[in-house]
Amino acid sequence: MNKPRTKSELKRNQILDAATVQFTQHGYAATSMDLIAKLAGVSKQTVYSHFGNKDELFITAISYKCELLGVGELLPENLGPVEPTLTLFAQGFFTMITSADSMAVHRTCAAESLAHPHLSRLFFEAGPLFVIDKLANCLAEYHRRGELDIEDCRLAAIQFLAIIKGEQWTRLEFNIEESLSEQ
Amino acid sequence: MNKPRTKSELKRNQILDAATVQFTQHGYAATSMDLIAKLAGVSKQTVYSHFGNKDELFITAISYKCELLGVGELLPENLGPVEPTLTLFAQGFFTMITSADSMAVHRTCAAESLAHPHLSRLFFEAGPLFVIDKLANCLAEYHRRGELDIEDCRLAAIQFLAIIKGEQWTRLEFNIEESLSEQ
DNA sequence: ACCAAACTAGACCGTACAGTCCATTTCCAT
DNA sequence: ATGGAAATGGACTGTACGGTCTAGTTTGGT
Repeated sequence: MNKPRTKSELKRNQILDAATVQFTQHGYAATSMDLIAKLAGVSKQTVYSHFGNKDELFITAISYKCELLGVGELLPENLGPVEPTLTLFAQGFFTMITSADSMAVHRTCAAESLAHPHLSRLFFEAGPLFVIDKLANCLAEYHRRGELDIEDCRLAAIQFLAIIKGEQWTRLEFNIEESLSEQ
Repeated sequence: MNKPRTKSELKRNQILDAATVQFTQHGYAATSMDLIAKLAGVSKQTVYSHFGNKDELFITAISYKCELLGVGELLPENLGPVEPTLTLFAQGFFTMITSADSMAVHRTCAAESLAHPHLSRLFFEAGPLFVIDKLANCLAEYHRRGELDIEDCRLAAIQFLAIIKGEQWTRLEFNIEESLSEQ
């Protein structure tokens, strides 16, 4: 969270926080502006003066959350030896995509992909696509070094990520299990 | 669709059809009972006399759709040679999970997994879990025959399916692309 | 100290929704 | 043909929502 300099920005952040929680938890349609205002400890009018309407607030809130969930630091700049690096990445990636926050945003974006295609595209590019590209570049680097022998790095990256996700992620998507432990 | 013997059963099916389309297309909250009644060409009262309330109709409609999407026939009873059998299965599986209907149901169930855990579990068991088990059994059979060497058939099945799904499915989930062609 | 901008509480509007009620008509099995 | 069950449509209730309006209060820069 950035520095809320003025009191107005503070209110704005409160609204954004409350909205993010509600939208990701209950979806777009089931979330009311009255509730957001109440949870943010703010009058409804203030909500509307910061964000013109429900749609705008929704998009801003989800985009904001997508930023927070950013997966930039999952792979180091200077790549070390292949196996431990990829193992560590796999663990980090799995932990991140199975986090409650990540799951909630994913669900919401998927559910609204028809009504808010712009938003779901945003999520897709900041999430899955971003990671695929990053990993593909990483694999290409290893290939250049001669440490891995891969013809299609992008395809390899996709398959690697798909395997990490595996079944557990789907279980969580459907709220079947609470938590996980082993590898 | 079974035989709608009496006129009453016919009405019931009309309602179910309309409800399925609306719920999968627009989600639970954004679908109104009035609209379902209108689209089914039926009075609202009739809807309520067939299905007590919105929740019941929702669950019945989605369950019904899950049945229709059933993936029972993807693998033959008598397994042929390994490679063509699995290739054919992979094609069929991919076609099925990327169908508009399947995507829509998946999205809806995932979105409602918090509000309707029973329903999402139902989908999970009738869909992903069912396919995993079936494929795992199939792989085990090949293993027994000595045609494949797999230690953990279940894990292998999960990874195989994950790879087939790949990135394209996620693109569709977020409504990024319209259709596909190649293999 | 002043003033404009921001915030507040709450009333308010129009709409839409889930669900009920009822009087009338249609269906179907006997 | 008849009687009971099912279907009809439309009016109705109560609630909730998105969004606006207003009149008064607080805030923050100068």
